[in-house]
Amino acid sequence: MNDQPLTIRSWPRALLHIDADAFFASCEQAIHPELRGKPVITGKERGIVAAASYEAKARGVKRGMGYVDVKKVCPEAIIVPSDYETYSLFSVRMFEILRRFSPDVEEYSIDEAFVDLTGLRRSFHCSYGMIAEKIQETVERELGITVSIGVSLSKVLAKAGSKYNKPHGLTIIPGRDIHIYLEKIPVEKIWGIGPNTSAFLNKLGIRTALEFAKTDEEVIQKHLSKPFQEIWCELNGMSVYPVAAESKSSYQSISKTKTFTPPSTDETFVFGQLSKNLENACIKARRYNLAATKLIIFLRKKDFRDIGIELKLNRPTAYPAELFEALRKGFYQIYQAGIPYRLTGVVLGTLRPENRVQFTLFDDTAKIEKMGKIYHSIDELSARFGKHTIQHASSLPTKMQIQHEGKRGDAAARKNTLFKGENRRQRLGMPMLHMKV
DNA sequence: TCTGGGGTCCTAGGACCC
DNA sequence: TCTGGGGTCCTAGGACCC
Repeated sequence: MNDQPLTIRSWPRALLHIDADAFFASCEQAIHPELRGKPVITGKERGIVAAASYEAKARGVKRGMGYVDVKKVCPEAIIVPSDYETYSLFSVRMFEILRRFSPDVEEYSIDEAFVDLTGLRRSFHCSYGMIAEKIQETVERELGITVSIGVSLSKVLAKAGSKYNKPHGLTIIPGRDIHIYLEKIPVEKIWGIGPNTSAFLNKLGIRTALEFAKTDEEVIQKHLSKPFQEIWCELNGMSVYPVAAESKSSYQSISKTKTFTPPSTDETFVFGQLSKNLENACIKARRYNLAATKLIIFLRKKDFRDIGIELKLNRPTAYPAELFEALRKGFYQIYQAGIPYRLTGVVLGTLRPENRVQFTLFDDTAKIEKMGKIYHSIDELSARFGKHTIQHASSLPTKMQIQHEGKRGDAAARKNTLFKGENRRQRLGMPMLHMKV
């Protein structure tokens, strides 16, 4: 049981949630005036809709839609590739604007933030609602995109507010009016309540956010786990989630996955994908100066069921060369010949700062230092000449696969030409470096 | 949203220890 | 050897989010 009471923060608080409207598409329209007022879609490179402008949404374009369907409902749609660097710049500028109003800004995602306004009425000589209006006006004027804002006593209520009226909405939910808003919101629309919990709540006869908030605390505590007890508090105006202003610069885990269609039974190809995942995850880990103590690898079958294995590492590391042996062994523990897989994934877990990594008595320190230097050089080369200038040989099959697109059945021929003279062990386990360029 | 990629946190249950 | 109580650590898996 859960005998620890939840901590309610001193209240009432004034928390703001800001959410950019159709963010990616809006950024495109802000930079390219000729796109304004038109149905704009981003995500060209992936073949499915990443974001759609409100003009496109009005014509029935939805996230994740394929372009064949897009053209059906909206033939005049303008489809552009996603430009994450530009969107990140807009994001940074939005957060900078928010910090002019309050130092307590939580960068929740690329297009969302929470701001703690508590106590700022004095310095701005106006109500919280008017501060929110100024924020909205400033972002829209300086960035040329529209945003929706919610202000209330807790993060969950503020988030419900920003969603309540979109786009370009501003919804203030004072304590005395909470019930008016919650009555109109289905419980599954509340932040943190997913399909599973809403199905369960429906069985208890709870359908709206208000019915959930009005449910006796004992009932909530008896049936639901901590995260949902917290949401219950927040919906009742009691703030339990603080605005986390420290910019997060680290990770608990780093994962890389790759889906391939159609699913493949080709062992070399599947392992190659996995190997590439590992390299990419390690690159990211090194960029943040992190080292993993745990390596999880998993494969997803055709039917979307996952099979995986977790491996403990002798020494925290972010060097693929040190991990390939484990990767290969783990792979053969979960891989079954003849079964088609549609995805491979690796997770580097229990990350710790690289400078805190300790050597044990048994480590070959000279070797490890040398490896560190090699990877340092690789990272520098990649920075100058592009990602994957240098790759491990075992990651290469994924490239071959791409070149051989269209004659995927020709695995035997591919092996013969590309891996002539190598045996399977070498192909899969070889920790040698291979220059691509 | 029958399924893309990257994350976080919580809980139950087993192993092990005193 | 058995019994009882209690703590800690780890793992697997669930649930949710953007």
